[in-house]
Order: sequence, then C-alpha cells, then structure tokens
Amino acid sequence: MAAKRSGARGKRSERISESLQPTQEPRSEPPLSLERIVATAVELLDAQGVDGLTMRRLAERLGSSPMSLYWHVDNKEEVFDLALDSVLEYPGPPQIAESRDWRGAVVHMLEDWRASMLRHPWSASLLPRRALGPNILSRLELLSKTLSKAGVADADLNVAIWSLWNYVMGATITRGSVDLSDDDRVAAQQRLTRLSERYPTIERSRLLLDNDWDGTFRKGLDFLLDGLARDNEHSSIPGR
Amino acid sequence: MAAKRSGARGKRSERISESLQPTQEPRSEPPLSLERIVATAVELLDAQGVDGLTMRRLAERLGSSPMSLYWHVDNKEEVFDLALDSVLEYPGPPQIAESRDWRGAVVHMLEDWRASMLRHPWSASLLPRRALGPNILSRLELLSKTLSKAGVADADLNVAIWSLWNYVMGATITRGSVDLSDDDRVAAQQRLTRLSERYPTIERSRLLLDNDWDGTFRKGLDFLLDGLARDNEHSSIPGR
DNA sequence: ACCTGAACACCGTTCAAGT
DNA sequence: ACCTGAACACCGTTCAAGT
Repeated sequence: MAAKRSGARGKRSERISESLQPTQEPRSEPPLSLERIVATAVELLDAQGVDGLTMRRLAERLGSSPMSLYWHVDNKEEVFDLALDSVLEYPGPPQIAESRDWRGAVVHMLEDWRASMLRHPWSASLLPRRALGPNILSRLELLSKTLSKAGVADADLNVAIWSLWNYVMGATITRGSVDLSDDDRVAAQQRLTRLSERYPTIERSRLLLDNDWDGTFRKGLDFLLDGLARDNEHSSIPGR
Repeated sequence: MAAKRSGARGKRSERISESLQPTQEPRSEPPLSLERIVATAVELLDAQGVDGLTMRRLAERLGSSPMSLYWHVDNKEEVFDLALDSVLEYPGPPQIAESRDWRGAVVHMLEDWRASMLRHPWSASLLPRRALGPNILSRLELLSKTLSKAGVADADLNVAIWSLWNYVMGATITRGSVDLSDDDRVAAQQRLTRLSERYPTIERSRLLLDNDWDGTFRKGLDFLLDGLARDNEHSSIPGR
C-alpha cells in the first residue's frame, strides 16, 4: 500500500542524463504499478516541489502515457495523498524495550516525525490539505498508547495528543516557511532593521536569524511536556 | 497596503445572481487598484478555496481583462502573499490597559490569531509556502514585547515565541485538515472502528470525533504556558 | 500611466479506442 | 486487465499594441 524508500536512489545523475537526451532510453521499463507511481511521485516532489508534480511529467518519468496513470489512480489528489502518507511510514512501533521512560519515547517519536517531514519539505505544505492516511494514523496510535501507559487519564488523552501533534506540525511547517536560504534570511532581517522602529523587539532578538531550529524545537517541546506532566501529577497516577 | 474587511459583504446572493446572468452588469466598475485586487482575491478565496483563485476569474470579478492585473502585481504568487497578509491584520496593538496580566494578554492575542485564520480557511494551508508579511511581523512583534515585559529573558525569548507560534499554526492547520464535514468525520471514525485491531487506542478515545477544537486549543495552550512560566520562574524575574 | 487581445506553452481529465 | 492519442476546457504569462 505504501511506497518503500526506493525514491532516493541515484536521482541526481539520472536527472542530468535525462535532460541531455530527453526522450530516449525506453530501456524496457517495468510495468506500471501503484508502488512505482507513488515512489516516482515522491522523487518528483523531492526534486521539483509541489508545483513540479504534474500528471504529464510523472508519466514521462515512468515511461508511460499520462492517461495510463488514471487506471491506477482516480486523480491527482490521490497521488498527493499516497505520496504524503508513504513518506510518513514509521519503522519503530514494535520496539524491544518497553522503556519506562515515556518522556524519552515521546520525544523520540516526535523528533522522528519531524525529521521525516523535513526530509521531504513538500510534505509539510501538503499536509494541511490532505486526509489522514494509515501511516499518520499509526503514528497517532503509537503516541496515544505511550501516553496512556504513562498514566494520562482517558479524559486528557485527546488534548495531550492534539497538543503534541499541533506543536510538531507547526514547528515543521514553520521551519519550511521561515527557513529561507541564508541570503533571503539576511535580506529579511535587514528589511527588519530598516523598519526597526516598527519591529524593535524582534529586531533586537534577531528572531529571523535565530536558526537553531533543532534546539528550539526540542526546548519548546520540553515546555509542552513539562506542562503535560505537571497536569498529570495533579489529576491522576503520578508516574509509571 | 492591506485590504480592509470589505470581503464578507453579501457574497452569497452576489454569487447566485452572478451565476444566473454570467457576464452582465458592467455597472461602471471603479478603477483597478491594489486594494481592490487584494480584497476581491480574498472574496474569491473565501468562496472557492485556494484552487479557485485564478487570475482570469479574479479579473472577471473585477470587471477587467486578466492582463490588467499584471500592471498592479508581478504575478499570482504576489496576489497570494498580499491576500494572506491582509487577512492577518491585527486591530489591537495600542491597547488601553497595559494589563499586568501577561498571560491573559498572550492568550487573547493567540486566540485572535487563530480566529482570524479560521475565518479564512485557505489561509492556514497557504501560510506554509508564503513569506512573512508586515501584519504577521506586527503580531510577532507584539507577542515578543508582551513576553519580554513579562520578564522572559532575552535568551529565552525566541524559543518562547516560536513555541507559541508553532502551536497556533499547528492547531489552526490541524483543525482545517482534520475537521471535515460531520459526515466525513463519522465515516473516518467508522473506518477506524473497522480497523480497530490496528488502531485500538485512538479508536477508544474517539480522537477523530472529539470536535471541541476551541476547548482543546485552549487547554493545550495552557499546558505550554505552564511550561513557559515554570521555566521563567527558575531562570529569571519571578513575575510582574 | 494604465489597460487590452492574441498567442504560447502548458495543465487535468473525458472519451472512445486499442491490445 | 491494462494502456493509449486525440480532444476539451482550462491555466499563467509574454509581447506588442492601444489610449
């Protein structure tokens, strides 16, 4: 159902030779399949971004006619859905150690979540518009289970899950939209400096230049988990 | 620079009469201007969503040729940028009471932020791909100033701001993507129930049916603020 | 200074047809 | 069961031209 990670293999050099001799090498492509379509869509998205994914370009990359895709897939929307979910496959659920360190486990899960999306920057901008696929649901399930075992009361569970989810999504999306190239960022900060009467505080704190995203993510997550843990102490089983 | 809130006025009936007598009533349109373009773009986005905004349709609504727009605007991207920022205008900065209740002030700002975006659902899905406009920067500035006055040390300021921003963005975007129509949500939960061996925990907590988004947003925000306040107690001035 | 029509190089998708 | 080409109704944007 979900595409495996075959997408990354030798993309760079392939693209060069492609652009030099555009429509050559029919090299007996393997037959079309949903897996190949999704994997190639991810490749294309990685290379060209959201606007770069075109049914026609996708077909070309697959060595088939654009119309062939429509036998395997209802429409372009479905390609987006499948590509997004395929990128969010989670390798880790049936872990060995049911470590009693729930907080460490949660942090690990969420950092992996974020890392998966950052590996494919288009995924963050796509997610707001797409449905929740099976891999996303699996991650939510695992997160739920971990929190539940940690003693979070059922009544608080959904709030906890959505809070963490919101934070991860927001952090990932923000990084994609704020983390411009170095040049852009410097230009943005300079523009801010020019307008420093209007934005004195964020100019002074160099908000747009602060690019320790990983550290910031981790610290903010700790704040949130502090709040969660504290609430948990008050209202239910105090630990294990 | 930013469009005022003229967008909402009588849109519904306007659309009906439009679709009945498509290309009539030249009614001496006012001349094109950036303001009118942006306001009409917001109208169109509200009515038809992100994919509904087309340079050609926008021009039609404005009673002009598609090409006229390009005198006022570089390209479609710029229309998106301007429409997004115009929707995030913040009315409240020079408040009367410099209330010493920093936490209440922060909550109010963030709830308004979220509400502004929810009023225009396309804004959440647009933001990940767009630059930060002046109105967004104003909101960040005000948030910074409030936290700074509340005693957050300069070194912690950026982490605090990004944490809150991330949370608001994530919550807003999530609501847009998860909060389907009632029918869809029930269908999703049923699908989950059918697969309850695979997702037992989130099926049991009815994660996808829990639609008290406002309450959940507020509670999660409180967790985050608890964490921030606690950290603040430890590291710097303890209050005021 | 402001607006326009014709034209170009693209899109997603339907349909009727091929094997 | 799987794939295809021609065609339709759109796109954003360039360009040369109008007032």
